[in-house]
Amino acid sequence: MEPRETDSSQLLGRVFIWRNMAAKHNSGYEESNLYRIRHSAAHVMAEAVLEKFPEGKVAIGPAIADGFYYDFELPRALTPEDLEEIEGNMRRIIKGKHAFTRKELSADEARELFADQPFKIELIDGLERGGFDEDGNPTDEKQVISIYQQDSFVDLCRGPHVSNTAEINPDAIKLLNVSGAYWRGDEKRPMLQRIYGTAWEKAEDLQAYLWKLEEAKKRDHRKLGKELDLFSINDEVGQGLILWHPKGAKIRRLIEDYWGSEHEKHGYDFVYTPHVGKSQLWETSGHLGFYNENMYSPIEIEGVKYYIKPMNCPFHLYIYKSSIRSYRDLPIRYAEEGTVYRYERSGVLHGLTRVRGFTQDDAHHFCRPDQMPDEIDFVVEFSINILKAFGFKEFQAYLSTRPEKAVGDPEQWKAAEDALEASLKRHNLPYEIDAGGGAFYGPKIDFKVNDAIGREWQLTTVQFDFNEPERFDITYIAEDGQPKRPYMIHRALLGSLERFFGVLIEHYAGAFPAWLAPIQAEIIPIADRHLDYAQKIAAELREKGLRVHVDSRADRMNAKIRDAQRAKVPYMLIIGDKEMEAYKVALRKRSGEDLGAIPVEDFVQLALEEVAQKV
RNA sequence: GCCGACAUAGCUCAAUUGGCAGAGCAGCCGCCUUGUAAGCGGCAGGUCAUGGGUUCAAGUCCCAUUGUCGGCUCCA
Repeated sequence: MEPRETDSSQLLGRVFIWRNMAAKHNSGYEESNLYRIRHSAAHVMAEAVLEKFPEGKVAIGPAIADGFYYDFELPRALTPEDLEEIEGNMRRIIKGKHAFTRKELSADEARELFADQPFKIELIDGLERGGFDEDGNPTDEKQVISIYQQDSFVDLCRGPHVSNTAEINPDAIKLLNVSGAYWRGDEKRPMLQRIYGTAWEKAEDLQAYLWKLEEAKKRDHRKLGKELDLFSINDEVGQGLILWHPKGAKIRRLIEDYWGSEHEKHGYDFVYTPHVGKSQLWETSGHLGFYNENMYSPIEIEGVKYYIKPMNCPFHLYIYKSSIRSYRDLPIRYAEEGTVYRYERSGVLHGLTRVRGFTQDDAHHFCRPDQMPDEIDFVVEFSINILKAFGFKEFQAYLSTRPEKAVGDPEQWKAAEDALEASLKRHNLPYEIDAGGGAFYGPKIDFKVNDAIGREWQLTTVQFDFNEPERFDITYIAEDGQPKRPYMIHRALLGSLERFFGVLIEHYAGAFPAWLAPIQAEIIPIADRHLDYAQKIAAELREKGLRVHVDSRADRMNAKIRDAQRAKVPYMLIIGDKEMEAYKVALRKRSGEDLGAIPVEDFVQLALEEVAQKV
């Protein structure tokens, strides 16, 4: 799949995208004034960079979600001080009130103009051949070669731009960081320096955006994971391998319990499969052919090679194949929290969201062709309902259709794509179609959820598979007594427990709702003489199914409140003489709300209610 | 993997032009017995990521390795 231009805009992580990105596709971002401002700011930045490095080579500089970037080849690596200087010079250029002027010219004229800019020459050659725009993205339209000039800077550019640099607010721009980026995204091509910046119409918008970046930093699951003692990653263990600490593991178990009971209720059968399988298995599945570079090297025992599984499907296929299936048996839904290992390049690893060992909440559906639309509908609805329980309210769907190279009958593809799309429509989900973006073996829907501060995260994936049923030759006996090929759907709903946990930490900023909180109530005795009573209350609350802890340290009440507050425990129960006498607890919520002394049974009722409501 | 930055106590961070490795929090031991976000005192805690090198002297300078972070590419 061609990378979306906007996928490269991530400043704070790899798997989420800001809401604006979706807006870009949906609501004419490219026609907006803001887009022009950002694209123009990129040109102004390039001017400022060339001022400082006249021998520098410029590559491309588009507007992206929330900002812009420009790629350069420069004689040395840029420092943060350079960025400040460049940013200052941008303001000077902006204040010079230079007009942006457009001119069309022939390829030869353009080549002459950009004679000392090899990247531009390559783009011009591409434009002349057609099929690509000046950012190297495929296009159907025949390209006109145009240039834009402001002040001393001329760039090969399709536009559009603002008419004058004065339309860029000098108080609403900021350069954010510099990083490496391959020319045309190809690792075999030169590594360029990319400067990311952001630009807005008003200074307040910039401030709001910077605040959002700060907020995202505060919610970073790697930071919170350490502070709240949820998980760790250790060099000695290995990169991308997660150690779940007791509190993180508790949350995981709660997620798994909920996940399991919902699957139980909705017609899934649970299966367990091994962590390794013989090389023959992976040859049959095609993974050794298509996926080899992502697999861990094989282990050889008694002359037989075993691979650690990167996916669970082949095992589920053999469970299906273990007996003859009737059309009456279908649909069959096998679910497993299957732990897989994939070799990911060291540079891509990221906290919990990109790891080398992870547990997919995997399932495979086998159904008759006529059941397929219902099966899709079911999966879509089931997924959305489960995600909603975790506080996600907004979803985006991405439907990826048949690529050029694909296995399976085009008619089947069409039917599957139509079923996927129809289901999205029925459920009123906003979606985009990524034409040709499907895997070679089938079309898919990915769901992205919007978290509490509006970032998009990819979790759910529902994929059709026209390949493996064929490769493993699975069948069911149809009404006419003849074997037929079932349809197969892969789906991971939370994605992986690791990634989901990471997203959940950021979504809730570590303040898990009562039903997920590892400790729901911290009991805080004021003085030692209240300890026995505190233990008694704790036992009673545990009896009722609440997760409580008694802070029996010799510290002062204030210190205990502070610690419980920082641990983001939902309820603090303060116990002193008054409470002891009346069999009460003084309830403080982590919001800071002080509900005063209430009878123990009242607290139990309140807490159990909130747990049940998953708020 | 690639480009760049970084790596000091369990955590967050100091350490001047190369000159005896420090603080707060957490931990442990005491005292205090406490009413809604840190009570007081003491003790202990370090192969300055690892391995080389330069130097009378290296946390500090140089080289390599490992890891982390920001991106690129890829993805659950």
